[in-house]
Amino acid sequence: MKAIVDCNSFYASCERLFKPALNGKPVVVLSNNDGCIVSRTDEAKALGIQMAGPYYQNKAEILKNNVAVFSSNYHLYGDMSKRVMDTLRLLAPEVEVYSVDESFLDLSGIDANKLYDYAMFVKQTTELWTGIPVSVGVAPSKVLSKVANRLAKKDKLGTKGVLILQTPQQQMEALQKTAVEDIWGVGSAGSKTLRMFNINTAWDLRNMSEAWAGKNLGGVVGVRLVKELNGIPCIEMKDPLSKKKMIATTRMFGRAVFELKELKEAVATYIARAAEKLRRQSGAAGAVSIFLVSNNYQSQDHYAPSSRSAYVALPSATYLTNVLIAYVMPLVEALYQKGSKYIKAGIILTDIVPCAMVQYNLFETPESAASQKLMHIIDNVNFGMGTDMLKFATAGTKKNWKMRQELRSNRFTTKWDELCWVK
DNA sequence: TCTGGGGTCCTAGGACCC
DNA sequence: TCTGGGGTCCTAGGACCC
Repeated sequence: MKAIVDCNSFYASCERLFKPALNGKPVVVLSNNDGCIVSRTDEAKALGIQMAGPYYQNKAEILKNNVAVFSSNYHLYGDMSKRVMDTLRLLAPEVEVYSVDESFLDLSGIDANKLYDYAMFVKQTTELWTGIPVSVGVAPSKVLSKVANRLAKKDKLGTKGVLILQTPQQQMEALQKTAVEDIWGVGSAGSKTLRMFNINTAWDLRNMSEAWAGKNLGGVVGVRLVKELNGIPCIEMKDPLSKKKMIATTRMFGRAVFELKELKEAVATYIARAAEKLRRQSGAAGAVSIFLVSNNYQSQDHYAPSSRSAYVALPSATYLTNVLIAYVMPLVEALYQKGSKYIKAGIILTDIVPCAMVQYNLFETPESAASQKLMHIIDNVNFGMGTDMLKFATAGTKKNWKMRQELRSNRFTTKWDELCWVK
């Protein structure tokens, strides 16, 4: 059996943790640049505030109902996430961190009669140790455990936040209550197809043949989905040591950017951030892509950004920020069009290899000891003293283009000068 | 005026090989 | 009038996830 432990309204719950007065009150958290709503408590959902809805469109409703609003505070959420995952790793034999607020647990070793008690113990311990409320779904496959989790979360009173789908009867009832749109792995395209065939619930889909799914639901992906719904596990636990194959840093600007200099500053800053992530997994990138997004249309409802991108394959893979910057700056210059109004930029590191395995060519020398040491120092200082304490000059110092975060709470758990005071 | 950011996996089709 | 049969590798783009 597998379990999925999912934090309830994770970002909003983190905010509430340090402002207990908000318990029982509606809270929402915004995406970068205060653009969209990305986390809502139950009270906010009840007001009809939609997930991923633009903030400015919901502003009236938010003001009217006295909803607490926060900009995203990734220092806080990252640290709280780590605490939740560390807790789970102490409680379960095998943990796969699936996202910032969810983990799969492998429960193969747990006695079938004790699954409920065990899941409840995991839930209560996590909540006690971290203060973050979670829901637990347990079933033979990952897809079914997600079904269980969703129902546990929806009906908190009925399930007490824990639902086990063990018997065929339990599975049938749960699948009948689940619309095809709500199945993990069925998106907008898939659900449209399914509805067209008059397949409306997860139970309907479970009863389709694998051959049908293979033909109509995206080949092997569809076959796997039907199997998983039937309780036949096909999506295995992922190796916790596996590394990322791609590392991206992309951002909307806080305000439109017109100057090449500022564009280069932004891109250099993103490269520094991505290279940091790269070094954290002891990797080296063999290629970099960059893209610039402009929006030159003035008309109001004409949100039609256009994107230009470029790619450079490096002579040998590297994790040195300065080397990456040097290769990418000419690309920014080549893509830049004077007069364009830039709203976003991003860089993507690909062809990532473990840095111990970098293949140098005849004319390249391995990263010098001095450069390696420099990266080490930069990472250590920035980690200990705060992001961007040390950086390359290309990244600029003013950062007028930086994203808006007007409503960010304190980094209560990661900054000495922002700690929570208890009187 | 204002619509996020970071990933994975799969497929189709082209280029190329013998 | 007639023009093989397999493979592999790469890339772009779609779909999906949180």
